[in-house]
Amino acid sequence: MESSAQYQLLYHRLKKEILADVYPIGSVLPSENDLCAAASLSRSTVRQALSQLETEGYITKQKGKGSIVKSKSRSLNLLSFHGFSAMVDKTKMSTLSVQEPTFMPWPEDFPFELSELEKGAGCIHFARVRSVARRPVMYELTFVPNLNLPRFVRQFKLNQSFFEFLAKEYQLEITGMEQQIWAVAANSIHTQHLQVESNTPLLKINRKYHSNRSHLHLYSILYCDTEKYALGNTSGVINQSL
Amino acid sequence: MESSAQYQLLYHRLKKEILADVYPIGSVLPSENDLCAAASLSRSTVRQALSQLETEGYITKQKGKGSIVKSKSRSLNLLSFHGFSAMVDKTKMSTLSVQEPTFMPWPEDFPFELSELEKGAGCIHFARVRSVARRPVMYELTFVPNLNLPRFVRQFKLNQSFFEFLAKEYQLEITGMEQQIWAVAANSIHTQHLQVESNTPLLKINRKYHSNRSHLHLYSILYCDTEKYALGNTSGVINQSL
DNA sequence: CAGTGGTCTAGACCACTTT
DNA sequence: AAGTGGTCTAGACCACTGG
Repeated sequence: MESSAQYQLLYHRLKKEILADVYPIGSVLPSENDLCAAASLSRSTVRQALSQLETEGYITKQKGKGSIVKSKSRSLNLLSFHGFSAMVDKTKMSTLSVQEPTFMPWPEDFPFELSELEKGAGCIHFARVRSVARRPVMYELTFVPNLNLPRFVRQFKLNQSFFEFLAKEYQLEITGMEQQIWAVAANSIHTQHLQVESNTPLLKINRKYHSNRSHLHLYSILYCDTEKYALGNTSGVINQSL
Repeated sequence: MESSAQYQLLYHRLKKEILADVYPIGSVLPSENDLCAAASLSRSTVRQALSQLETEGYITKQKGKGSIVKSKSRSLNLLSFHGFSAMVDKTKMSTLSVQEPTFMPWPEDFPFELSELEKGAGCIHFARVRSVARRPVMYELTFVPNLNLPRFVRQFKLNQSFFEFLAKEYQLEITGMEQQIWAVAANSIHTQHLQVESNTPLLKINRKYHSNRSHLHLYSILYCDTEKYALGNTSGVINQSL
């Protein structure tokens, strides 16, 4: 099933251990020599595994120090909320359920193309409103094909991280994404959920997520009020060595 | 100046040759063994150089075939225009100059923080309107600090690619970017350049580009009419092996 | 100073593609 | 069969960080 290359096995093991807080964020992985000895591998092979973790954003390496855990999820350069001066304090974010997860057929006017497999399976749909400092900023509709995700409807709680839930419950990892972005005028649905005036300019984002299950995609439609908080991201290597 | 590691030297040489069409898009680089022999390097070192070209999106590798040139610029996951069904035909894109490159002090209300070095240097500013199928879709204001970019004002032609000009003329490469995105209502300036009604929702994007000159940044402010063409991008590895 | 990651070598065997 | 990239080993020396 999985690639049986030694560096891939080590990569997956370390990633799992990072996810499971064996190595929490900020901690240092065992040194390359220790990993070599423990796994009976050459240093090149160990470095190949660490290199993959590094390019995917899980760790950073520092000469003389070690490999430091940076993040618990692949850095995908997703847009996220930023204040005008600093990043929004995560403790001030809250989530409101608008539609609990339910089984349904795909909407007639679904904006993404679906495979026959996805069409036949129907979908699980839920919707949330995200707020920052009690001000609603994002209305999010998510659609997941009903394909081998047992207990999803019962177990997923809307106030948790969707991606972390998928990783823990199904070992499902988001590996990539396509998105399209528009500026649109708020209609009656948006005015209600985002508490804005009619015709307020909103950011509309359609997203198709790709995962490590090659035929399983997730879909989201986002509406964002950017009056107080812009959406921002960073891509590429911003801090180069020298 | 440059890193003197052998793999970095080879990486830079190959990148320059790709840029200069020594290896055009679609062509195959010399095999790893040939590169080893030509540069008197071990295969690991050659592979490290190729690996960097690969993760930056210049080449793809295929077992049994070789290293195939994919792109002439680092893939930065920039947002670009997409039609509703297919990518916009590049032959239908045109550029209109609104403001020719000129020296000026930084605007009072410049939305990015500037270093003392940048402040003192003043800036070069130009503005363009991009059209797709003769319909204006983007109004773009660009600001470049006046730091060691000789002949810029005289030589840069607004209808060429800004990034390719910088690479050819100054060996300046864009390595990363930060951006913030809003939905805003069109004001009188936008209605004029983008030929839209007042208060039409527009995408506003502020961008700060980072380059291989560690203290040189470029700045752009974009206003996009997304009524006909959305902005889209792709990030992460969409097509995994298997 | 000992330990870390960064760079590099000279081999080896494998799976895949093309001729 | 010959050539390609994919994986892997067992060394080596270096520059950097810490006590």
